Amino acid sequence: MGARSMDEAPAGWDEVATRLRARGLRWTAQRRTLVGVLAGTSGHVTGADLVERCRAVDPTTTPSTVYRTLDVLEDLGIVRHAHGADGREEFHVRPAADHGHLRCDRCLQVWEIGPDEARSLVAAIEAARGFTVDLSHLSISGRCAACREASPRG
Amino acid sequence: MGARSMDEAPAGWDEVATRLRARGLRWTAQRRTLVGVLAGTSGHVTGADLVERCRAVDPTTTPSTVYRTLDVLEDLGIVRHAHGADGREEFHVRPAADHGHLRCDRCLQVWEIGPDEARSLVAAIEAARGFTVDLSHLSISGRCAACREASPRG
DNA sequence: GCCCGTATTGCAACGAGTTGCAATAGCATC
DNA sequence: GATGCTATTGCAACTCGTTGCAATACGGGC
Repeated sequence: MGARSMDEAPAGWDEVATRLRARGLRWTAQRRTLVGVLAGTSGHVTGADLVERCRAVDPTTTPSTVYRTLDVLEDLGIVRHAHGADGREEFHVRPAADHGHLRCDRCLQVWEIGPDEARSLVAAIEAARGFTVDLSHLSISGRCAACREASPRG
Repeated sequence: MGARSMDEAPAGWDEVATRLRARGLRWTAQRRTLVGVLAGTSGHVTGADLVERCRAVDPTTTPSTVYRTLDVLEDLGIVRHAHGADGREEFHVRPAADHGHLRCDRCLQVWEIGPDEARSLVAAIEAARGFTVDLSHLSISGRCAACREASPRG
């Protein structure tokens, strides 16, 4: 792994323990493992992925514990999750800004959609329905430019 | 149930058999059951829902067969599926027009988003990235107006 | 009306994720 | 440092959905 380059942990993974305790929650070995894994993760991961990575650190890791802890961390705003095109859970770690995802059905590549890009949609729906869009849970499927050209109707 | 009011079966469920055979596919008892169930269904259903309804008609129904048949029917454009907020599969039958869904995290109600409402988003993404959005697979989460008022930050 | 290629089925095992419950272990307090 | 409340864990069983494989049966051709 080499020296971790301290890619500006968004708000300090060390605070997590404190924030948990402040809520009357507990800082356990299992949570330490998961938070450690998350701190070394960037971008998007599936739940199963995280379970596996935790197992690499601590082979006794149990799925239910990981998923339950992820719930707690989501409450704290430390991770967010959405569902991929296949419905599988997909977590992203401490997004700097809220963002959604754009996924090509064909090449399976994923891009992020920033607030500005989604603004028109968000605004339209807010105006028409008074509905507040949760951008971080938004996942849009379709066909990217490259794949469209490659197979216009495949 | 009363008399079914013939709510204009979108293009004729009777054609399904023909369209399957035209592709070299087969019209089996199991498919007849599922198509029958779909014909009597409107709006959105989960996969598990459909399995259950098929079982009501034919108790020997097997999940794998239902899901595989749904795949085939989706190829034919007869059903579409997206994933709910919990990632569960959600089918909708023969939509008159492509539409996405808007779901409130809190009250779990669902609304449809028509092409016009989504147009601004679709256009923005198409313009910026050349990405074609699959509206029928779009599922947006957030908080509806009523729930926002009821609990501003809950 | 029978034959045969192959699409389809049912089974069984699997993967992702969730949940109820009894046992364990944080951590605040004394 | 010991105590007690209760958050958390691990287990086992469950749900939804998918997949490989051998057996079945659809339906076009004779």
